[in-house]
Amino acid sequence: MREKLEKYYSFVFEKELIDEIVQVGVYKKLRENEILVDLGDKMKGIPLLLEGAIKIVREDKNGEEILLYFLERGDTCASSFASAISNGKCGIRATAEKESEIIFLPKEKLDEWMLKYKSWRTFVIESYNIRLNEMMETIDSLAFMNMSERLYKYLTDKAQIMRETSLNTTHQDIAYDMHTSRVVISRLLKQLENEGKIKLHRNKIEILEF
Amino acid sequence: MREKLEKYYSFVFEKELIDEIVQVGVYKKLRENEILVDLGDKMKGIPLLLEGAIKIVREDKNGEEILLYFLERGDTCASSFASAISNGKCGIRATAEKESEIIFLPKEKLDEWMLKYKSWRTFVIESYNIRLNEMMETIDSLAFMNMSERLYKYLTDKAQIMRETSLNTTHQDIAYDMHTSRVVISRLLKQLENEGKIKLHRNKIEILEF
DNA sequence: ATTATTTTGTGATTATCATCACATAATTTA
DNA sequence: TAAATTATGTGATGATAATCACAAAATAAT
Repeated sequence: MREKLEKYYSFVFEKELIDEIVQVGVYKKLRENEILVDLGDKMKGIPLLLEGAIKIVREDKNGEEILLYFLERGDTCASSFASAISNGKCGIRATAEKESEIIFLPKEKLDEWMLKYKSWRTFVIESYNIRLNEMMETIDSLAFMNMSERLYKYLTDKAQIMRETSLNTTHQDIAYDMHTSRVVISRLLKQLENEGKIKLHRNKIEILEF
Repeated sequence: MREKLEKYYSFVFEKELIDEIVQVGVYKKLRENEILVDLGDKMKGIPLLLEGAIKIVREDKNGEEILLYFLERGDTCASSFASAISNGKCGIRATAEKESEIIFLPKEKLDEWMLKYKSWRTFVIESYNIRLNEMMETIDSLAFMNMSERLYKYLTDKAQIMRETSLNTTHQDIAYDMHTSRVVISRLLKQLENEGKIKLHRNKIEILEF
């Protein structure tokens, strides 16, 4: 745990803070598709992502979903932070897109560290900042792009987060993330394939052009 | 300035912090439609809203706009905060929807106060939290609602922020905010009027049902 | 090996929204 | 007051995406 923490966070946190994190943080390994945070959960702390990829989705009353963004190593969940600090509920669901490793930080420390470590303050603000920008990108996609453009962005973004050029996924899964129907996705994928940007297989999409 | 600050912020900030704000804050009055922050601006501080209403919009490369959310008294601009702290650029435009009053806080104090005042830390985190939730609501609207529902939500939200039951606006202005065309808005407004939810006048929309 | 299930492909139809073209009404300006 | 400008109303048409219905292919289960 210390090893990976130092690998990804030594340029972010002071040595003393890393020591404290090692002391109070709880290491956890997440299986693929394991739910880390669910709708309405009250957070008792926040997760630091060491390895893997986490999908953050929003769900409305009717159970319809839309992808907000992905987290990768070095990231934390800003929604959890707010929820942990204010004892409020979390309005999102976080699911491991692949096997992932996290460190869970207890909420008691969150404010304490704000006083002690400049690097922690910067990290928290930076995290919020990054998340706000991700949300703006999501809004941009929804407001300004058509389905085909959104789909292509989805594929390339996800490939980058997963650090692979092929995605193991079905058309239906993509449709859920993008809040549309499988038929629509299948047709647009076929179109992207004809344009030479991707290659389709069963349960797998190769991305040829980034 | 101190008077309004105490009126709206005495339950948020400690007395000592309010004293400091009075000392270093710069009071400014904004005319209707005055631009407070523009795309790509680097912020030298953050605004605290004392009175009025500020519209925050996102703009893409082609100059197309979409409304993100409104700020009202007691709010601050989280995007500015991040921009000020990290010396980065601001990805939004903030415009006064009506005559407004703000206090501009210099960025040098932002981190200093994090150390000194618990209430400031809470305020900053809370502000980010509120903004994240607003963005999620915007995403919900875009992803899950049709134009008519979005329009009605726009009208009632804006009326609440403006603290009035009538909005002085044109169909074209609404179309800009919602990133659609005037024709679409006109038709949907007429429909809402037929449903008895609003009453249309030239340059004015009365909201009959909230 | 046969059956069942999952995944993908595709035509047809409909609904929503975007866009064009132009009319009418209200208000301002000259 | 006449002309220009701004705001709104409305029919027609097209594009995009949603939905239904069903076929075919690949894989998993019995």
